[in-house]
Amino acid sequence: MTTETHGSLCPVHRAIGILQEKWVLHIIRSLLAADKGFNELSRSVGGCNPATLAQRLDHLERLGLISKTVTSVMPPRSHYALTASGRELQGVIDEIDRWARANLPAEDAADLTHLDPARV
Amino acid sequence: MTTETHGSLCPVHRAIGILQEKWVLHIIRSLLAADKGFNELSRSVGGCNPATLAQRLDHLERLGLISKTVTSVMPPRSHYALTASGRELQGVIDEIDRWARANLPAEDAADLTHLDPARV
DNA sequence: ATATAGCACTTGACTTTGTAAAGCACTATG
DNA sequence: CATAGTGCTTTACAAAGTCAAGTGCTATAT
Repeated sequence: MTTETHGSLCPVHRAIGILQEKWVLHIIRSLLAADKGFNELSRSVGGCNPATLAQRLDHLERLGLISKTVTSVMPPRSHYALTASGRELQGVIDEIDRWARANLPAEDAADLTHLDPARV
Repeated sequence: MTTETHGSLCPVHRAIGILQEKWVLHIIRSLLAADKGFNELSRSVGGCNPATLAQRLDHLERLGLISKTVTSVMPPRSHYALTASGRELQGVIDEIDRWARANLPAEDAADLTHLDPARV
């Protein structure tokens, strides 16, 4: 098999590569709701540490999905927003939302992977 | 700590938690196209090593998204297929596909993160 | 006036996750 | 009877993510 069917030549494959990175979908979802500053976004996303968040934001900016604006350098103030491309991910989030409501109704013992042992 | 707004009580948040695991979307996409055996799936997904794949399949099975059937134990033969829940992710994949075609047209130097050095 | 909290991050040590390579038990094919 | 294929598992290692702390500065509270 010479010509590989799943390489980075396939847009879907590349998209999955982008969206599957940890925290990315959470970040997009949060910014779809409203633009935010770094710490505000961090709180909204919940659980992502600043190092990872910074890295992810940088990556997403380089991909053209979000835009960063520095409003003030010394009382530091940044502003993160989705670009047009980023905003188009609304459809993806909506579909995940739809699927989730239809298939993950209650917070049962469905997923056992990251449950707090104290609750099991 | 009061009532957290983004915990596992939110279905979307949980869904993202599931789908963002490395290789999961690739696996789903591959199985949406057709049921497969372990190695065939491995090849189709492309790049996921057996240890991770096995772990992911186990997890997805436990979540009720895929079903595993062992056809023969000793000339080993397994069969992986999506469940009804899993198949409903078609919509999510379709949306990613739509987004990708509209926003990641050519395979430019847009994403530099995981490019095969040999191709750059 | 001074202490405290907040912003946007960075740094370094550590843990978790993922990967590569090899191997196992076995069959079917050349 | 050697080779390739099935479905994995094991071990050792690399990469990714996390925790805790810190930096430099301001704005508000005390």
